[in-house]
Amino acid sequence: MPKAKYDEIYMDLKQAIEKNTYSYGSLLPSENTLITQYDCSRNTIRRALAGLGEIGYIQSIHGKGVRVIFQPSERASFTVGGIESFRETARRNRLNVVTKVISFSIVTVEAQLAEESGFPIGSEVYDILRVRYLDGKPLILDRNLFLKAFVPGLTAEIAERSIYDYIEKDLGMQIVTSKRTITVEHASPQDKQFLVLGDYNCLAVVSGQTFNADGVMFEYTQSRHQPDYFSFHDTATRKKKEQFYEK
Amino acid sequence: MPKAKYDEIYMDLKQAIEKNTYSYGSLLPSENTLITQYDCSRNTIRRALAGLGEIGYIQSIHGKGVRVIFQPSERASFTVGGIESFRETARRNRLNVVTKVISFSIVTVEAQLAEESGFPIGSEVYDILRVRYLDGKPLILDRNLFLKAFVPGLTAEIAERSIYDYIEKDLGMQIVTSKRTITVEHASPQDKQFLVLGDYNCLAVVSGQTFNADGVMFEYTQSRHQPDYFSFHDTATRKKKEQFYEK
DNA sequence: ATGCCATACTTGTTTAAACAAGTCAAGATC
DNA sequence: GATCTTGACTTGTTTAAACAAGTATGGCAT
Repeated sequence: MPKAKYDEIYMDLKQAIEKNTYSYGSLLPSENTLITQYDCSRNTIRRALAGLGEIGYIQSIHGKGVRVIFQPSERASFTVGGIESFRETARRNRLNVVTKVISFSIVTVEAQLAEESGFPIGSEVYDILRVRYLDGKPLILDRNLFLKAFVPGLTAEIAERSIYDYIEKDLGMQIVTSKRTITVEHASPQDKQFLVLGDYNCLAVVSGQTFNADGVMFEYTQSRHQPDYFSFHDTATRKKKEQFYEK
Repeated sequence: MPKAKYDEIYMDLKQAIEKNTYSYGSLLPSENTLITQYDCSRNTIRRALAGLGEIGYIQSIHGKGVRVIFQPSERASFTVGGIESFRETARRNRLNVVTKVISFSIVTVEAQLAEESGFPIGSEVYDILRVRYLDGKPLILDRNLFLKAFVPGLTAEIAERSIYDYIEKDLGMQIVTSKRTITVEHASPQDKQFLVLGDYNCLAVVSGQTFNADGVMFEYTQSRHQPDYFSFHDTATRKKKEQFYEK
């Protein structure tokens, strides 16, 4: 799968860290050692290491070495982090998953929706409402808006399976960047109608935009999660500070 | 503040994008153009661009150019994203902030706490419980555990101001990496005692570990947020997929 | 023993060059 | 007109080299 050399090294080191070959708190072999080990240039090693730093596996210490800061987590299993589809997450956790389409329509984006979604006014979009069941329990209420021009031929049947499979495999479009916002909101009547919330009166809401390989935003999604099955992970470095716009 | 050349270019381009000099959907000048513009090598430009990609400002398209995908957000104001202290966030939003220390003690980490926090068993830690007020409203209940050996001389008085200021300015320790998990939990009796939750019966919980420049985890924090004032932002690229351990 | 310092490590930054590979439009060919 | 080719762009990957700067460890002088 990985074709770039730095990606192979990245994957290899990542596995080694996960398998505890390089354990938490210890230092990786020095860059020079890795250069001879992988027979490559220093830049290539450093690129692989940069990737591991981004996902919170390592942290380099100037003049000293590169420390492993990855700890295998026991809970951290069900996650909406990364760009991972619901199906992928479910499969990873060996869960039975069913998706039911509540409504499927085509709408034209007006001012308010444009503000909320980031789509330009007047765009034609598919508007899809779905409920996701895990092991029979309705846990997630999804509203997806897809730019019609970019996802032609989308049907309710496809939406019952995996829209992402359709987009990536059938349409050959690649998903690259995804921006998300997490909030906690009161449960709406619609939430209560379609989800089993138990005694929660609120839920976790993940709103996000998805961009394809051309840098075009073609999807806006709002996922409303039953709290028990929601967990989101993130790793930040000082670098990322102030990544959001200050008015 | 930025000393590295790639960081200057990064900051400069970032500002230009925020100021709409390069607008959403358009292409940046090509790498070669930027090279002459900034009088530097291609590597340096690419490093700056990589940084902008990480924070979701741009997305490069092979053979074509680099597209701007940053959209100024109107809401996205109060945020716990990035490594940003509560005070920084409050200042950014021009809010009045007060912190009240509920309890301040020193404990030895036993098995269960070790599991939860990631501290080794037997460590001595400060255990601090605080309530954060925004404009007079008690909105966040914070529990901080600090490795005593790394934050010597911490007092309740310091905790009422800013612990991070103390750590960074007085102790000269630099905070580098931070890992967080977001969940939604039922409000505990303690939550109800110290926070004003209105008719919410649950809250947003951010649990996180913080690492210093030596790659040592010296803090574990759990922040329990009143839902109205909680919003978390994230940008993911396909690269980051599977960043979490699969058992 | 204590402190200083040279030195041999480590990672951090920057430049330069070469080639691969994707995109696009103009021009040649059918 | 439709299609193919070419060439001039673009970004993607990799190597090489040099110097800066932080860390640790030894030995030397005090």
